[in-house]
Amino acid sequence: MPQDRAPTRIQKKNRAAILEAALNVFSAHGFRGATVDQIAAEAGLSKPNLLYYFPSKEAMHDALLAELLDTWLDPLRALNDQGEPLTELLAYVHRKLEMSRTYPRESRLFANEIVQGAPRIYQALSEDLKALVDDKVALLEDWMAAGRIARVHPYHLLFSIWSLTQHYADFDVQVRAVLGNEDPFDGADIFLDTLYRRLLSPRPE
Amino acid sequence: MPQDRAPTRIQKKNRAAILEAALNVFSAHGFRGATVDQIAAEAGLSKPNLLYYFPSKEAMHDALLAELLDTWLDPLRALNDQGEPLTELLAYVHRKLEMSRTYPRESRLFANEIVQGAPRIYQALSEDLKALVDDKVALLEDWMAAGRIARVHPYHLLFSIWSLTQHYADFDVQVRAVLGNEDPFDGADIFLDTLYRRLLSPRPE
DNA sequence: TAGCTATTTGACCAACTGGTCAAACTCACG
DNA sequence: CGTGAGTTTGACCAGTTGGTCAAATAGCTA
Repeated sequence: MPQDRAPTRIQKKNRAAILEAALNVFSAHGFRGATVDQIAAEAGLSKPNLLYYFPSKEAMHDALLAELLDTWLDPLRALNDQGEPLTELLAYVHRKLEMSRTYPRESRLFANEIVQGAPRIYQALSEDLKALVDDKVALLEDWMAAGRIARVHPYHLLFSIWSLTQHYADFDVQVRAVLGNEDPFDGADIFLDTLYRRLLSPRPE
Repeated sequence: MPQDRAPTRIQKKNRAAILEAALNVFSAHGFRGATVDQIAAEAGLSKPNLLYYFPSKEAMHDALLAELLDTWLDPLRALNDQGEPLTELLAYVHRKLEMSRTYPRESRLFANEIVQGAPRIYQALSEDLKALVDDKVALLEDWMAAGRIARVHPYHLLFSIWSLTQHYADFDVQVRAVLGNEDPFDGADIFLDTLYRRLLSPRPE
């Protein structure tokens, strides 16, 4: 594919269609389980045509992951050191749950990658993610030291938020198999609000 | 392979070696990402030899999943309706976390399967799992009605326990990338104890 | 509309993969 | 030690898969 030029109308449309299709297929079957043919069919294009826009299957996957990691960290970045601590944290939980509701495929793409040892994004985890987390943990520690939220292990607090919210996207089938007709997210929102209120409400020394 | 007879010494040894190797490979790469050759190498046997003991790659996977699902539900089965509610629940959380520590491969095998839509165990989820969960939810509701633990959505309470404990096995790489040297499970044990104590301690009406 | 660039695709390939099979080998036991 | 059952494997096969390529087609702009 020609480069160095601004993308044409057709390029924009087809790249977007391919990434959309790739997200469907990768998130449902994992990297190895997805085939280029499947993605091509889903995108309504021929296989050689996909490989005209992306040099390889891996390039499609990488493009998705790169775009994802950034979006995925946005809710944590938005944790505001000027806000009221408990309100900020509850808002963070809410945003994360909302992402699971709105972008379950992205969550599963990420889950697939991590469960299998993060072969393609380990570096981003131990650098970008760790840096951001360390930064926010410092804020949490300040809040705890000031008695504005209860004292708990700050890293595990963040892990718990990731785990509890992403569970509803990643384990969606299981949740629905158990719940039946009830919408999982409505109940989850209330439950998580209660949980973090009780865990974090400031308590007397 | 001959059947209808009691398994020979060699059969027992090799079947076990194959399942052990298969667990390694499937949990690390998913069903589709695993190859029979890989499992054979890991087990120290030839590929045709594997297929002498198991009729297909899928049969190995099925054997693992079938064995797993039962073990996986044991901690929940052990929730005792005669015990002290909060103690029982904290013990359940502890057992589940211990399983993540001791059997991370099993947890990841399960996670791989569920994230990809549970194609092979959906039925077991919506029958066996659901039945057990419904049963234990009734117990939780009794406890809540009697004011012996705080009132929360009982299904989401169970989801939260699964999610928080399995996270340490399934997202192990990510947790370690963020935590550095610290052992994840020690901190998790304390954190989860605190979390569920605060969430569930009976509160005045 | 001519001519250049961008796009599309049918045909193809080499590597890989799950699985087969007949022949060879090993073991338990009379 | 002989023998039949149990075990192992090299060679092989057919289907799938990621990726290539030259030729054909569509789009754009002078």
